Amino acid sequence: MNDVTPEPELPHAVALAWGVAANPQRGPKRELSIERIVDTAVDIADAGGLSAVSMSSVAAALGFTTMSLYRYVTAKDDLVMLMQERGIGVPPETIAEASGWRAGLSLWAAEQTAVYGRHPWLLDVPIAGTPATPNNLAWLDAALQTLAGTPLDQHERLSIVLAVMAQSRWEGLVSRSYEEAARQAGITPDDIDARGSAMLEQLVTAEEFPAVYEALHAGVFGPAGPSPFPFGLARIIDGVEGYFAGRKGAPPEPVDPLLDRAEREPKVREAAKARREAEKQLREARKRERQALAAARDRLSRK
Amino acid sequence: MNDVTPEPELPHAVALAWGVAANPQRGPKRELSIERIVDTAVDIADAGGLSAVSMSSVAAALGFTTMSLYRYVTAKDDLVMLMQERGIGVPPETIAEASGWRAGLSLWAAEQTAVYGRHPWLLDVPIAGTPATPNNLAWLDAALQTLAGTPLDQHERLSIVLAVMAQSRWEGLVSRSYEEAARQAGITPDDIDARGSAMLEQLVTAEEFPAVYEALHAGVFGPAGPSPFPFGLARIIDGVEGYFAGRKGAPPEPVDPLLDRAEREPKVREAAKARREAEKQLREARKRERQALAAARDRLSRK
DNA sequence: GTGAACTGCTTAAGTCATACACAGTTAAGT
DNA sequence: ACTTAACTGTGTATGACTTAAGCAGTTCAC
Repeated sequence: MNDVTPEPELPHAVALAWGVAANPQRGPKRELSIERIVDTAVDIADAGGLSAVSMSSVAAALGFTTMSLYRYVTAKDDLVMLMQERGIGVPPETIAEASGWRAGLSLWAAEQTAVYGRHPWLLDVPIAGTPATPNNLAWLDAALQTLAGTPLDQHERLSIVLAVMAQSRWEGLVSRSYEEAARQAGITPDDIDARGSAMLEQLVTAEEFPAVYEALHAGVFGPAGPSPFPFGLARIIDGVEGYFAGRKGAPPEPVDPLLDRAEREPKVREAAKARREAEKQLREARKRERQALAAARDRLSRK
Repeated sequence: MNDVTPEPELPHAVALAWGVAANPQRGPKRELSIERIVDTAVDIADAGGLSAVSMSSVAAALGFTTMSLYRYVTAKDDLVMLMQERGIGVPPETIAEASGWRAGLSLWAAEQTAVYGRHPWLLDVPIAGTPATPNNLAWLDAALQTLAGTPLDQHERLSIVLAVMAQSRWEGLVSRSYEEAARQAGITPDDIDARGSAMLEQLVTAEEFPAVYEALHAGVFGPAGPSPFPFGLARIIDGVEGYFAGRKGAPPEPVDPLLDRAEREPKVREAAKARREAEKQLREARKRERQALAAARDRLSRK
């Protein structure tokens, strides 16, 4: 009977995001629109964070009553989801134009971080399952596209994209917390570094946290240091390159049942055994090196 | 005059976490304690998420009035910070005992993710500048420790640790959103995958999102796939290894001038040379293993 | 033209953090 | 021993929040 229902019923916010939500036919002409509501909500969030977005603040900014918004959105969660979709926007085409997957993926990450810089409140929007809205899918598509020419299988590609997402998000989160702290104290982010560093010096002893102590006194937490994030991303990309550079022409065979059997071949088992032996040798060499280094250091310090 | 003030004044919650907050001398005996308050708050969060933690819910669970908690905590933010400190706990010693930095760092990440599995609400605690509480510093220290034997400088080490943090956190976040969605719909996480996959199939066209389309029809978003996270982490670790394997003898410039001189000692140089030789052997063993595996696979497939 | 569907609005219920004033309790200072 | 200042847990109150329910008025389908 109800042929209207398109398919297994999309969540209302998803339907709105795709513009396929049922529009009312009868009744008075609508004075508001979802677009206007989401736009003003985004403006408020840009100015005062996600916590400044309340149904009443949005309604007031539009000159309507709070409850009128519920004629357009079933719950505040819907609004927040639509805000996220609008805030993240469309990925720039420059990503697709980048030469090579390294540059493409780096640019993707940089652009993603830049979005978090423009709309820091995006980081407060709770993650709700698979992203199923157009802009979110466009970002995902852009990221996967950069890996299109590589000999990675689809699972591996998604893994890498998720890893890079993690980095962008984390960078956005940490950067925001710095800027937030600086703004709240009325000082520059550099001063925040200096202050945090001073606080740590007060708390961190060489006995309790030796590694942090060492890093602290190397000035790592101090001001004016280089951003720690690009280095990490570069290592990911290196790791990906090394991964498929190692298997040169070898076709990417993901869930290969043959691989399983191949691993049981005598020659392969022999090679694996040799590799494990080499690993052991390396571990021991490293240990010896550490010991020699520690002994030398000790000797020098006692002089 | 006021010699009591220890230093540039720690935030109240930090002082509480270190147990150095000023204890009141006069007045009636305290019936509650910060420990009991934090413990019950953690229990509530474990059961119902961070949103279930309100000053009144905690107070009610303890059999006290809401406002009594404010005699122990200046604001709810303090309580949440202390909850985070308690929830993250102490890193297990197995991390320090792991053989080699690869294993150590992987284990650190796995343990961190496990903590997020036990206390998912930790992911909702807002990040507030440099972590300055004992347990958080202990985790940071454990991570930096794993890299102690590597030729990375302190900045690079922190970069890597931040990158790995990003991965754990992201894995925790994504996993939680799956489990949450599954619990809310009353089905298994696998069914959530199936449902999400079905929804995407309804929305993703080959024209608009070619890369997502391809991944989707390779079954990447479907149920029963392998976790995408270990692969990404492994690539980071590969990237780190490749990074300092590449700059061979180039001495890392540590803070310690003694270490610098110690590295020039003949015995240490000899050990380093042996270690490099072992690394070379391992690389070759790995290469032979890959070749043997590829050959065996080839033979099997041609049958 | 009638009725169902829809509009935006008002009121109200329930939750939340927390400021403030209160009476009772303890220890320091005299 | 007595005063006083510090501190306890409590009750009340305020302003903010989401959203359910009911309102009179408006528009389209039949």
